Amino acid sequence: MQLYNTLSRKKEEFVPKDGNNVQMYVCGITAYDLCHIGHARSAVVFDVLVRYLKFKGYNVTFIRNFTDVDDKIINRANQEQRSSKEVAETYIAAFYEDMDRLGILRADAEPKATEHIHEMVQLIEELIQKGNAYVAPSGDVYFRVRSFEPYGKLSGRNIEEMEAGARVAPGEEKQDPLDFALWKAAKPDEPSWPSPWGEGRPGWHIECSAMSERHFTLPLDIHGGGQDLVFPHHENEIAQSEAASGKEFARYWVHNGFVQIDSEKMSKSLGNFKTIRDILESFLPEVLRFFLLTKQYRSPIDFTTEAMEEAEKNLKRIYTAKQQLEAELERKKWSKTDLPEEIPAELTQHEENWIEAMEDDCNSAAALGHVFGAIRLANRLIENKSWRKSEASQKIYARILEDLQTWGGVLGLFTQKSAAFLDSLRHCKLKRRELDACEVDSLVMQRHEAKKAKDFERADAMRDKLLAMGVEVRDTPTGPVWDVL
RNA sequence: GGCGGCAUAGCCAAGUGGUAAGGCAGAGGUCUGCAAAACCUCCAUUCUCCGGUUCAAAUCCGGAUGCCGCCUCCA
Repeated sequence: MQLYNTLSRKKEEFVPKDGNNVQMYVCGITAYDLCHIGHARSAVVFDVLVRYLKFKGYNVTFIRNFTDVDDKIINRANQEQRSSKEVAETYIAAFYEDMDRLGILRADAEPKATEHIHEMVQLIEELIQKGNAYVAPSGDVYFRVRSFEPYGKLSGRNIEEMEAGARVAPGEEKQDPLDFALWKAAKPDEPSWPSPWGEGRPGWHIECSAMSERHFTLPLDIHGGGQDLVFPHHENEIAQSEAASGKEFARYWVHNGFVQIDSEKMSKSLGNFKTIRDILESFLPEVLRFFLLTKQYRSPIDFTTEAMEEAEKNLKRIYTAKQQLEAELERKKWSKTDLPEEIPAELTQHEENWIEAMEDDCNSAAALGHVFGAIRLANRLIENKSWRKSEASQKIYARILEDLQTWGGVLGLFTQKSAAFLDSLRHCKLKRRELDACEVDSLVMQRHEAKKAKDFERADAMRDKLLAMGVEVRDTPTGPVWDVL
């Protein structure tokens, strides 16, 4: 498959270093707050990449770390009068809860920074020995950026340009403004660990270098994260790992684009921060997941209520069709009517297109377009009186359901029982409109009675009333059904 | 200031050299007591603008305009 590599700035054919085995590392969260929709996108994007690589038959080992020691965690701990460890544990638990709801598969290893201090210290020592790092009088250790000649290769910067904007913050003892901290000397009331340079804690960047080397043999096949991590985080990881090991750090660098809220950057200062939980108050998790996959992963995606409602409609359409297909397959008697040859051929085309889309840099947006092709085909067969019951259609129905399972297995969608999904969707929408299901049922039945009595005027009036409430009634051979708009 | 990205119908969104996927909304039709759902048909001679390369460009090159991100912690 083709994967866009930030390092080369182009799509490249993905070929693992070691035959069928893929080593993939994605930067996880700093556990100091609830996850927001940006975390959700990153998680979903890389979850789909992992699932697709597995679908292709690769033996994927996927690692996603937790940063559980950091300035932000310490600040939060001070605010809340708790220990850093408690804060980190709280938000790691919240992370799992949110990610589970979104159907994110657990990584094969989920290392925490505090569990790998030893490896970090070793790596820092190695860098000092090789002259790539130095110990400042305070006990801070810094990476000497100018000692790593290719510095800037990932983010497309050069050292001279960066020098102009770089500053040394008060309290830092850098030899060069570009240098960054590998180890921070302990301050009072901060978590710290012993080291050859005194008590202290690791810098942020060294974690990922140390943990990926601990679990993998360099180079990694894929290293991922949000676009904002390209500089300085990933640039620094490269510097640390390549300076220390002399080996290439990662072969394919994959970065997901940002989520914007109403066309604006999401930030605490703008007050437009949306946590996953905020969103799941009003929408089903699968709807959020679907929404996040409606745009190519590298482009920014704009979160709006309208876009979420659209995703909801789309997903409902797929589940409704799935339910109808399942219902058709319950049929006992099938006719011998032939289908036109182009019907199975059309399905084959959708199947091929789906693969082609995913092969092209994991293009879930295009892939979803092809899912709708199959859905429309299904609806068309069911709609046609003579095709509907034919044995040839039966085969197509089963094949489309299988396709949905395959596609959904990769995208992490369409895997619920259709009735269960449609039911929870209805409840979700009732909640949004603050309606009561029993009350609606009662009104719907009253209308049904009026209709049976051929009192169409009253029945229509009741339907209008329901519609005004946001409830749509539909008459079927088995009685009325209703849904919330 | 430096680096990078984006600009496709009313809206969302695929498409990186061969003549514009898909979804939503909208119009007409089939169905229906009337509706709805579903299905069918229609809905961008054109891809921000101006030049250039090419037999051929939304796609490549140059320029303009607009929007956005990164350069400080950030998915």
